[in-house]
Amino acid sequence: MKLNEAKAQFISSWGAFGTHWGINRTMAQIHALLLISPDPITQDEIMEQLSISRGNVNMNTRELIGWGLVERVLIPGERKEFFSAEKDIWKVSTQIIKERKKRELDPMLKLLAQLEKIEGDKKDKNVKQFVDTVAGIRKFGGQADKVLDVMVKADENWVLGSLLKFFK
Amino acid sequence: MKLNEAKAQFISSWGAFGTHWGINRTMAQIHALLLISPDPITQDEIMEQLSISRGNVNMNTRELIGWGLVERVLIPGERKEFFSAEKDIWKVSTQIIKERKKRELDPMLKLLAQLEKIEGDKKDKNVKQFVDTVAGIRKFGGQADKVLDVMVKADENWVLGSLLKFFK
DNA sequence: AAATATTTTCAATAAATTTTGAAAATTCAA
DNA sequence: TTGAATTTTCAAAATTTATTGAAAATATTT
Repeated sequence: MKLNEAKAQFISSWGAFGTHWGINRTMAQIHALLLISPDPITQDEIMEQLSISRGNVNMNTRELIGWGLVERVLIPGERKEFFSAEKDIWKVSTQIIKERKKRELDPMLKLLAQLEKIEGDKKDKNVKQFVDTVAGIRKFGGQADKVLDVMVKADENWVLGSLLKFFK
Repeated sequence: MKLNEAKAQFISSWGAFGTHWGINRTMAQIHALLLISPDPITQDEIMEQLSISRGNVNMNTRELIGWGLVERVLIPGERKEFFSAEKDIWKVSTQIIKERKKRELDPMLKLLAQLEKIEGDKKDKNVKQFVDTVAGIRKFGGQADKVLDVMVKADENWVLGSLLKFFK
């Protein structure tokens, strides 16, 4: 297989993969393209390589920057802006985990805490099942929250860092 | 807060939550409804509670069954079919992990293994970055795969099971 | 076997999401 | 300050995905 064919396949399947994770196809494809580009590239290059419009590139690169996965790079002497992606997959993963935790898990746990305080007869099986389910999810979510925190903070902690290096 | 209000909130936000995880809104809502229903319920009850069509209920319950999260229950003397969801959140999670691993992670790792075998000059920085990126993702994914396997198999293994019980 | 209840299918429709592209805003150089 | 290059915005269009509902299929009862 030649590089160009392999690139196309990688970008395409990374895009499809992204859609299963609540990320839109194009955003994932731009990310893929940046991941395999040795040097920073411009909006125009992204447009050309992926055959998408300028507006589309602009919105999705901004979104990727918001996720902390991509950064703008200013190259001295160049008028255009360049984009570059974090290449260390461990960092990419912890960054995604951190963001999703903040955007999804934390608000969900907050809501569940509210819902658990429902008024009603605990002997009513409907009330009981509701409270049990909510409590169960909350407890589980709380644990997941802690585990993810450990992962995210691993790089800032020497002991954990050394431990987790086995997995890198 | 009253039970009905809390139920509505739970179902609604569980649905929204699901969309971030590649699950469609209605499927997640049906799942939520079943999670808080003490007894198995029929298609008609789901239709009524969520105000959705029969066809929609039918397709999404089938999908939930395919994910191993819901089962058909036959109640003696009843003509209609009833549906019931697994309530143990640990089991629900491992089941979802198992399915997603099978549907997404495994095929991705397989593809990456292919892409790593690209032909080309390793001194070309484009080739090098491509191979490095693919190898990095593959290595990371392989580790994730192992970790997830451990989680999924925990219930079948006494030592691990006891260990993980702390998290339940 | 016929009548009835229930479930399933799927083409048509509706809704949600993504993408475009051109105008507006911004940045930079002369 | 002007003009050219570049980026950003966002309403409209295109695309994708989800939902409906009625007809077909299946299952159950009499």
